[in-house]
Amino acid sequence: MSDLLSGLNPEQRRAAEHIDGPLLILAGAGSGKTRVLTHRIAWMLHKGVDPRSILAMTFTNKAAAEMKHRVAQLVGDRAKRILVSTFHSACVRFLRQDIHHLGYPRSFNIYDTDDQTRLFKEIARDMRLDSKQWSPARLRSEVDQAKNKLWTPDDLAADRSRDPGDPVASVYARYQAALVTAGAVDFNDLLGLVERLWREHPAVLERYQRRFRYLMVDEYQDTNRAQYALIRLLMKRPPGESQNVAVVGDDDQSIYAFRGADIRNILDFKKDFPGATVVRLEQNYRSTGNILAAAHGVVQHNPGRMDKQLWTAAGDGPRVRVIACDDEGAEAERVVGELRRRVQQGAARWGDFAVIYRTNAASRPFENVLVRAGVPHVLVGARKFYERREVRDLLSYLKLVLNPADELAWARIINVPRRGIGDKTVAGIRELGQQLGVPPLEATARWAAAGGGQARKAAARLCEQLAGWSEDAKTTSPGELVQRIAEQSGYAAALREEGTDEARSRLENVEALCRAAEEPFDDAELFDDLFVEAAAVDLEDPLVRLTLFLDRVSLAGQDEDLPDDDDHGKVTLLTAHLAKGLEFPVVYTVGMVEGGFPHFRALEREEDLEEERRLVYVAFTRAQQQLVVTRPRRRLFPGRGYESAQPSRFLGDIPPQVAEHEGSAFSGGGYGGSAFGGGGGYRSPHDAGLHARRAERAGYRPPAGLGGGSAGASRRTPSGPEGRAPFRSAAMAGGRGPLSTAEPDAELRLVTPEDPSELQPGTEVFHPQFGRGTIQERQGSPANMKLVIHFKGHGRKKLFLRHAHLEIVLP
DNA sequence: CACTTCACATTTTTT
DNA sequence: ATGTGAAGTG
Repeated sequence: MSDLLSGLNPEQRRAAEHIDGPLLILAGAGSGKTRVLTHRIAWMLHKGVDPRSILAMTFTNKAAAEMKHRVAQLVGDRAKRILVSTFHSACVRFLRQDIHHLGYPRSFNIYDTDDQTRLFKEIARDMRLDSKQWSPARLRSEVDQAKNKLWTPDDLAADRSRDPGDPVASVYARYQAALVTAGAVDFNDLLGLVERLWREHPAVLERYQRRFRYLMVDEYQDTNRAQYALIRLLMKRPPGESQNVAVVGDDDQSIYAFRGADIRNILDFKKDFPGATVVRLEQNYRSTGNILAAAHGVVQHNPGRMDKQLWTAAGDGPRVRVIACDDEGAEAERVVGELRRRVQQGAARWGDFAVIYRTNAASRPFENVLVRAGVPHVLVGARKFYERREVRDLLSYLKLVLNPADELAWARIINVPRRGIGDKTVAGIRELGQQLGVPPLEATARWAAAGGGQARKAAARLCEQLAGWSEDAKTTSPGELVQRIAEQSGYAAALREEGTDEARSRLENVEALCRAAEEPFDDAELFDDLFVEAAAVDLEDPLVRLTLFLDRVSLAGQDEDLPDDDDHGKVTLLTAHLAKGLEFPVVYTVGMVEGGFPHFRALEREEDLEEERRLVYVAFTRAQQQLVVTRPRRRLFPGRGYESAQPSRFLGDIPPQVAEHEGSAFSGGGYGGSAFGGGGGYRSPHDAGLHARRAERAGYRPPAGLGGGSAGASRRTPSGPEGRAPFRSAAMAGGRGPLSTAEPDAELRLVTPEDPSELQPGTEVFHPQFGRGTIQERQGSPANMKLVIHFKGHGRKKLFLRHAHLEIVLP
């Protein structure tokens, strides 16, 4: 029993032992937070707490899975009875149980960001809004921000800080009405509707309060007001009864304000839950001292912190290296070169390294170099399986089967695959539906029945099929149903007919989707148990399985991307946001320039800069043994050429005694590398843009060769008259021999294709991403040529000549 | 009226 | 690079 807590330090132990009453655990980076949480749960069970009365909320699916796993290691099967879940998944379950109290069908569909955007687009079109000023993305963002605060359209309309003519409130109202009509909820509704449910139906709330006596919230600094409200409601207790809520967080790692996280939640915890115990975990078990000093140096400038100072028993470790490179390409070459050297020396394995950047776009140069060098790597969170078009198409079929009122799902598949029902017809049917006051699917059926044209016949068939699938769904397993829909709808056939490499890969994804749909729900016991009307839920019921599958898919994030074989032996590339919670022996934080990190959108408001600082803190503290920070002296802006780049202000916050500089890290600005006038030091991107536009009008194009020999190879201007490098030996980049480890002794000489006729089947070419390949087929006119190329290790690809930066390989 | 081809803009971070 | 919007074709 006492060995449950014996491995904890005194502070950790104090946190784990505290069961009754509010508890705030301020857990610095790497301070053993998960360990404390899991041991605390184990301790609670040991003390006789019923596992079913524990609710643990996390933000990501991955964190939830991790916690479940680690609790199970400690307490075995009893862990299955604890509800460990993300806020959003938990709310879906609550709503599937109780949403009918709010007038929604229990078969509601969940709209993700993409669905939302489509809906806003429709609304903006209906309202004739200026699409420049009110882009769908902007509308979505504004409405989301309101929902994060639990604002209704009326609240938004009453907001006096908005301009008088501002349409957002009425857009919000229409949007919400459309959701209700479609029987759909968006991500924020998942939280907001549970809040409303609990607030308006005390009897329902009481049921949940009775069930969940102990609440734990991870990453509390990232909660928004809606989540905060849920916590308050669930933990509301009569005076004298203890509120058993334990929250864990680190105000220095609050990096989600942009999606509504409210740092006040953690700062005010002691006020909100009187009598709260506060425990600080300040001993860091992850990083060496110099790394912590660098991270602290940056974040300590933020006012209003709950001043924590991490310490480590691990010693100082090597100094933090700060490296300046010529440009982004050189930065990537430099970093990858180091990795290769260290791996070749046997000093490290690929999996030891992470490259962390501010924006996804910043990954590109690194990816290029890694691919060319044949280094195994993972790009985290790049493209998500469930966001692929074919997957979304088929999911829309499923959604429509479950909920025929879903008009977005309808709009998505009404003419996919092609049925000869074009935009005009679709608009007509939608109109008809509105006149009749029926959902578009119903309108389609009526329209189809009213005549005998080609399109009407196809539509009639689709309606019949959908009705059939709805029947099938009651008896057929989800995977089989997907399969059946793909076949019978003609979706699969259309892809097969296309015959391209892309279509084949889409077909594979369809198959993968079928398999994913077939996977059993791993949480069966809990599920049964959570639902109050447990008798009504049969996990063998195909309809239930289908619903659960769609829920899982709808809430799947980056971490639920399809199984990676083993990412363990690979270099990891990811954003600072995605890096939170992870750790790596060696971390390269790259692109540390003003406008990059801090991001230029965050330069104006003080609170945004504070968040950038926390983001740096998060990035730095991922490193266990060594931290390397790099920056380009100049940056390439698309269409603008190079601009000199000032070192990030955060570099100056790293205490000098823990850092060592290479490439004269602080001489930046003096480089004079700007393509336009140079020497002017840092200019705001806005100014730079003006310069560039003026220059363009004057017929000026930035010289293509600015990147210099090694770095420019994969990114030089494609094929403008000035951009054409007649000859180039990319393989000798950096003078360290061929970059491609796949073909160690291949002496490549590369030539950009001067003339499309040079590209004949059999010709060997080089592609910056896929490496070497052989042309198999030419398609299309010379002006718009498509090439089918077989790449080693990547298979057949169909590429547009003008987009693929191809080079011819000379023997 | 549907579909293809060409041009254009566009990327901060994400449950 | 990808997706949406305009013009042209069948």
